[in-house]
Amino acid sequence: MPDGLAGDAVLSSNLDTPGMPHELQKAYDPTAIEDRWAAYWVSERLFHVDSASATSGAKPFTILLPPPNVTGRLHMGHMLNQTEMDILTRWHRMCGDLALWVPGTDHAGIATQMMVERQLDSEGTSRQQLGREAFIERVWEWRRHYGGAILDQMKRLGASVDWSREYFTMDENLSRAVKEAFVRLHEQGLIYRGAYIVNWCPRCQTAISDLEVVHEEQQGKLWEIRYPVIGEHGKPEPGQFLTIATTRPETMLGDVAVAVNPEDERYKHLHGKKLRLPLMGREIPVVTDSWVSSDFGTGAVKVTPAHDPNDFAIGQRHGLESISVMDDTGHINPEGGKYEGLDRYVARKRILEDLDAQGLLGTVREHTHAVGKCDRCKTVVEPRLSTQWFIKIQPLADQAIAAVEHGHIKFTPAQYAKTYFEWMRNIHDWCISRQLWWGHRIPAWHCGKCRQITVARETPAQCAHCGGENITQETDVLDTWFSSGLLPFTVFGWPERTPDLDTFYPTQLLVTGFDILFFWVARMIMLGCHFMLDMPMPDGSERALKDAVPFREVYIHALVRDADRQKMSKTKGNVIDPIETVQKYGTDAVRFTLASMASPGTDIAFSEARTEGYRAFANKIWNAARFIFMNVDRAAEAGIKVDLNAPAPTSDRLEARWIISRLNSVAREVNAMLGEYRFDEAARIVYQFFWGDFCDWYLEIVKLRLDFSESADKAATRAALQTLVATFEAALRLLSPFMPFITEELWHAVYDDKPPAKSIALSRYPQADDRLIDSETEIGMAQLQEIVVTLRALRKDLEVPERELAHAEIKANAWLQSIISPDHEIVTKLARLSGLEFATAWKLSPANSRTTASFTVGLDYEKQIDVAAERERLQKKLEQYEKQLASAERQLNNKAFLAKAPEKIVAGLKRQASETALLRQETLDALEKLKQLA
RNA sequence: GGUCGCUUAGCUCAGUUGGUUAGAGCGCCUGCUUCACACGCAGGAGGUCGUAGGUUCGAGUCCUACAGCGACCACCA
Repeated sequence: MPDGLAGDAVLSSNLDTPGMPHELQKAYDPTAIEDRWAAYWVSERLFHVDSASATSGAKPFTILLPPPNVTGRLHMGHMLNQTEMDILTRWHRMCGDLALWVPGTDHAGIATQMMVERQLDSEGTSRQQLGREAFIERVWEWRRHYGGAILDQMKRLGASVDWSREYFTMDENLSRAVKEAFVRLHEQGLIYRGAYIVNWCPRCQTAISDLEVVHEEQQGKLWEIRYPVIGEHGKPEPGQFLTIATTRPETMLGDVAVAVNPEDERYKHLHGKKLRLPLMGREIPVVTDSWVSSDFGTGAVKVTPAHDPNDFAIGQRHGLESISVMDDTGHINPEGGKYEGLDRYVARKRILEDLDAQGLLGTVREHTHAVGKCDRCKTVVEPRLSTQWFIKIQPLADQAIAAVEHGHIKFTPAQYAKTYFEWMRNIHDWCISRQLWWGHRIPAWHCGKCRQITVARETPAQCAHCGGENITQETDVLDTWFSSGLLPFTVFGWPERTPDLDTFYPTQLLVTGFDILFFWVARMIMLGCHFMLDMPMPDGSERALKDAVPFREVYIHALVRDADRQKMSKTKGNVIDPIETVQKYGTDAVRFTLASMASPGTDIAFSEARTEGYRAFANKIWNAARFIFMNVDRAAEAGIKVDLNAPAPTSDRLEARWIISRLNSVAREVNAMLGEYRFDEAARIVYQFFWGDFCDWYLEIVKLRLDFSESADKAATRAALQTLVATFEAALRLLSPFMPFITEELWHAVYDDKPPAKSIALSRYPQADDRLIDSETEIGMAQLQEIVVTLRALRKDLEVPERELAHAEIKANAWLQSIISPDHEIVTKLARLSGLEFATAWKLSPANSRTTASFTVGLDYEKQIDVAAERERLQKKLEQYEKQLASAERQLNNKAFLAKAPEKIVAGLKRQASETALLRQETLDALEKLKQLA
């Protein structure tokens, strides 16, 4: 018996209990069942696994939930992500793997701090008034109240995660691991602290990393400013200027030089000269630097090392001073002289006015350029000299590149590996310090005496350098992505070597959107490879890079857009709330929508019309169940019981052999597609199987066999019913990863609420048994279907009333006849015939007949047919056949084609040509007869 | 500025290494209260695969150019 049909337990013997659990409501109502099962899965801890279970030999399938921000609300992107992960996790679990899906939330430094600050603001207070400690306590309080929202939503969606492992990135154990990681990197010389140009958000008042800056094209201005040249005697030479161009004139307050390209002929006479910085009055040198391009602006660039990364580099090369002219809030500081206290944009305006007044303002040009904004609050970022902590990224990046290059990590779709390499190869050191309060505080202590820094795992009693006891902890916290980058191993107990770590690391798969490819995925790869390389393997041997990676595969999914392909955003007001949609259509329908649209590489335009269709699908499943249960109950009354544990019902019936063959073919395809993350294909295949094969054909045919009358062959009825129930049960398992709720409900009902396992999720996924895939039966059935469809079409053309039965004749080859004969009642029933006769000579008129490549069928029905319309139809057919024939013959007469094309193609084309020729002849004959008729 | 992707039926999308007559869902048209389902059943219409070249016996599929759309990366003031 194939797994596809294997029931692990007896179908309950209580089926004669009059219909109790089998009594399903007429229409499927997801709200009536989903909450119940969602709660059941959680309370029964069905998806809990531990490392001890690994000894059973099951292969671990570990997957880490990309932790949503603790402040987050579930959106469609989450739901897509979670649906994909859940399908895969459920599938692996049902395939017998040790499937572990670990959930958690991210403390999300800036986002959470902003949220609580807003709250404080509405209460008329602020974090500064509260003080650091009280503020942090307040954030924790916020988290206790609201932090679980997104995971509660996730529970409602039925995600089969191990809730006993739920983590929060600020948990004690994870915080300890973060500290450990920081200290180790520091010991290894991979963390340094220093004053460099960083991206500063004046609103958040913290440094942010390059990645947190989003560039936006903006229409701005390029101002030219004339800097007076100082002559021999220390005085400006009248009429002598060096004109620079800038987009940020306010930074001129901090200028320390003007740079020109050494090759630039226009300025060679100024090399070594000094300039008078307007408004500030100090003398600044003209320096030469090959970085300056002569063809941009005026070819002369003001040098402000404290406010621009390029200028900073120039400053370093030329030993220039750096003058910071702005404070943390983007206001001019005392270095800005009379502009002190002004907001940067107010200062800009004032400065331009003053320059203009002095006649030093040159041409002003429109200039489109990319402006960096804070990813979080969209404030224009100020590049600014600031003392921060950095990770020396190159050594980590090298290893992370190697891991992907050597195939230790596989990307799906593969093109994302390119994007990854592109970024990794152009990476800059990572600024990991943030001037926030909410986050992992950097484990470094400043000495009040010698000013040196002590980095330590525990609060040190004294300075490691001078022994001074007046030490205070660094106030900065770490970038949130630093801690989340460690998660693949810290959630399993790192830095300890735990059984969990031995069992579940590396995780198998990461499922995520490309938007956090660099933020998170790349960082996990770098940090995972770096830290886990030092962790011995479970058997104690040394770990190689291939086993140090945080995951073996990365599946990058699409972005969910609205039905008009617009990005969903709060400001556009086009955000589709998954929970609302779920309440409207049911979780299963929404999940199925997402899965069926999740084809790799393209964004998903989420459309409710589609979800409506999948709710109809769920309703279809529901009603198939009602039909089956109704018959099981009728059978019980007739003393017929089905036993899912009995050997496979061997039936000679065409439809039985066919549906079992189809089930196995489909199981094979679905398993293959899920293995390739083709959720769309997998969903399409099960949908088509259930609706198309199972309901439209098999159920209709099986109705013929469900004869419960006294005179009936009980064994045959029993066999038919058994195949029906067993196939349905297997189909439920096949569908279960996609639609966990409805399949759970119906699966329990199939077993009369005495199922062999606590959940369908713990049953086995159907696996194909090749011996049961019978292609001859499948082809035969396809032929039979074609006969039925042709007859139905004919009925329609002849306008046979729906209720009326018609007599049919058929002409077919011996093989097809042998297929149909024993089961011709199938045709009779489905095509609503009073009888089907195998004809030797064809007597029916062409208007009453249809010919295909393998058979001719006709209806013995009198109707005044429209000869003209019929002739037109045949004429159209004829044209089509002739075109096809011509094309086929052209190819078959082509010597090059015959010589080069594979035999299979040539043979196929020959067969097609002869079939088409036959059809053409039949059509010609029919037209001829029609002429006589007229 | 660099990189990558997309363009197939009215709409949303499939189409595996080039191979015989390009598919699905929704929508549309026609008929049907057929005792599981009108969230249904049955039948049907609808596509010169963005444009122009090229490679090939053969191109929706590979190459080039162009057009349109989109995304990501970026320290030219």
